[in-house]
Amino acid sequence: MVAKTPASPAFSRLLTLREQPLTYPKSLVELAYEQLLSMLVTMKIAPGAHIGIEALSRDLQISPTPIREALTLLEAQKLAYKIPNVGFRAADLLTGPEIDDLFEMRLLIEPKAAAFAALRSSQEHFDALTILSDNMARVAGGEETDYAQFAEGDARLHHLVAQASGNRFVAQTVEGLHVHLHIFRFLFRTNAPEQALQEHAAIVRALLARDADAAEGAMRDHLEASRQRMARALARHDVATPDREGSTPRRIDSSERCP
Amino acid sequence: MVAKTPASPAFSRLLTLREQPLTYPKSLVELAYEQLLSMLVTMKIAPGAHIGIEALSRDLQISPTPIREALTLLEAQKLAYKIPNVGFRAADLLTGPEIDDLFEMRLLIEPKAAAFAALRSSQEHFDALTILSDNMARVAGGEETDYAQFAEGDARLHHLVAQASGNRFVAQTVEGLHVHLHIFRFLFRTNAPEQALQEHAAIVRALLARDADAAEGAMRDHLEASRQRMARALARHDVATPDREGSTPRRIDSSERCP
DNA sequence: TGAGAGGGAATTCTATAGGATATTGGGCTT
DNA sequence: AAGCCCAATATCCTATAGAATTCCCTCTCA
Repeated sequence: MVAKTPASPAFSRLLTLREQPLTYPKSLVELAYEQLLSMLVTMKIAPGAHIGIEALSRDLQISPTPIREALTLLEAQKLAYKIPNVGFRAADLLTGPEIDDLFEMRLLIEPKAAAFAALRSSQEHFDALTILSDNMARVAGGEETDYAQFAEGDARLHHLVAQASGNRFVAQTVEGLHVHLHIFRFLFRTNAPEQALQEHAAIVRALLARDADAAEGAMRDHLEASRQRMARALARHDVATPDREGSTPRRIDSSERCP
Repeated sequence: MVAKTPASPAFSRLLTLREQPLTYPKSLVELAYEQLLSMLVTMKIAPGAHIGIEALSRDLQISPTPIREALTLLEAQKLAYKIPNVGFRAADLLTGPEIDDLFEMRLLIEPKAAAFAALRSSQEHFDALTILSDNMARVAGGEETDYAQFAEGDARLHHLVAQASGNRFVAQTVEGLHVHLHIFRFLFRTNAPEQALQEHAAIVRALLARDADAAEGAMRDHLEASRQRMARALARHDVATPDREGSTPRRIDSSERCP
């Protein structure tokens, strides 16, 4: 192998003396994980595409071992899957029915989570919730709405509510489910900020009033509205790029490589 | 290193020519994972205990790399957690309130999953369900009930119902939740087989009749009964081994090693 | 006598190399 | 001409070794 760049050895020494002594120099696994996740969410790696380890190793300047571990982590989140002795592939794009299942699942959990949160949440969670809600309103109020930022805020809000429920398993699951939506949000710039914003406000209002029923209802309404928006976006997309498979959104098979 | 045993190099050659050509020779990661999981469930590794990689490497005759990967997988399931540059530890034993949260979560999902299954399940899943149910009845009918086997059957039944719901996310989550109960079931030989068996039968009956409401109710009853049995067992355990922390089951801190 | 700093051992983390496996292209047979 | 078999290449999987970090014990000093 040629000496491309000194790469990594002994570079962590530099990271140790940066602004935050409490923030650990992220392990290479974490770095690789973040990069990978970002690539997956922004579709720099296409769904279903083969993820070559050594190619990534070159691109990220990280040896294969940490990359392997990061991919294992992603596999556990169902964002990638592994075929033994063949390699890793990015998870397939969710089909229409699967999106529906996802919302069905969310409807089972999140409304009740909101109800629990209304009853049991700590003040800290409420504070974080109001701050986040205000920030999102400000972002959406601006002329040029940053969709990515809004999507991130939406994810954080739902996760916060789940955390506020005080049930660790609920929070865990909600977080896990949300990741899958990221990819779709990148594809379809849906989730009309104004509407979603109002729905969010209704949820937060009910929570702060500690009205469990109202919170449950508001969350349910939000999810169902969101589901319909997603369904409409999917339908539009199908019309825009019709495929011979019928109405299910195309499976990007793509034997193409990542970079 | 001394030549303890030839260990792994070139042993896979032998495995290739065994009975099932379709069954791949399990990768070392899978082997390590299974061993680890077994050790955790049977508490050969105590909750909270430090898991030394190189110690395991010696015991399992597997090099550290695959073990690392298996531990990463377990970490994703929340059965272990990692402290960077320090190592992996087995997850702490669930506290009383956490057990309650777990059942709360299951009650959100599984009854509806049963209802969905009643409406949408394939015949294959129903067949598997009836077979499993019969087998469990036979096992429990025997004089010496094998608790471990019964617990395994219970887990499989719940997972099957979740799968039969046709919602991949539901199935995924239910499976993930069940793992945590395994450890408890090993501790407290609860889940009175006779009662649980009747409750299971009620669920299966409702499913086969494709009666969604009945299935939902039967599952809810089963879970609530199970929750109460678990609570009683926990209370007994607290009385038996009282600790100064109050009524929450003791956290086994244990800096002890695994083997 | 107790507290804090320094050094050493143990362990984790990353990199690299070798062996094993699947895939692709060419040649041969039917 | 089509299908099958075989070899070469690329990739993955595992093992081993070196670098970095943490923990613990000891020594020193107030």
